[in-house]
Amino acid sequence: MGRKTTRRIPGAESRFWLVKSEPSAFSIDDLGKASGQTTCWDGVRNYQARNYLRAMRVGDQVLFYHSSADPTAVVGVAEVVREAYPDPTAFDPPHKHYDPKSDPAKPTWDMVDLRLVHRLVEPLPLDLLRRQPGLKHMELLRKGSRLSVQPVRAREWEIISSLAEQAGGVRDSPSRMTERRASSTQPWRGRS
DNA sequence: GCCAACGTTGGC
DNA sequence: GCCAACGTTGGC
Repeated sequence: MGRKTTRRIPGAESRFWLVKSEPSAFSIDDLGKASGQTTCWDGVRNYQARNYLRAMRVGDQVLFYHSSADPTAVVGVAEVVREAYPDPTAFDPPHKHYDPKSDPAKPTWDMVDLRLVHRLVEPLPLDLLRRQPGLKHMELLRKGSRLSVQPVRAREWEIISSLAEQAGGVRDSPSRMTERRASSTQPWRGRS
């Protein structure tokens, strides 16, 4: 039994995600300052994380998490504005994330484009998340977890949304406010 | 800075 | 295919 050809990636159908970034390398404020408040999410060199990048769809909502920070915390929300395409840094020898084994004709590593949706007024630190019973199965909170791109369950997204509201809500970026006002949806409430 | 947990590499 | 060695991640 068990053909391997179409092995399913658990969580790949998720419409909610979390990405980690060390703020010393790229912070949510860097994203806020980026052109169009959009960045390509390059440099992912882990197969599981890459598979999740490939499962992302335009409009998917993404928690932005600061790792190796003080405190480590969820600091905002971004959204997918372009689906997976080859990561050029893998073919750039001087680049830190150069991968000589990746064939340009059949790229191993992909990236997506993410745009800032909003920052949280108060970041949600890891220890606060750990105290939520409904979040105990989150990949982020699993002991030893190092995945830098991971799916988030709809229920977990809701819990984190309420925590964010309780903690002071969100800080919209000026360039997005008109667009937001014109829309009847509230992205931070989730889209389900 | 420490170190546990993890993913990858390569010898066999 | 096994597994020890190694490099990296990331919380503390």
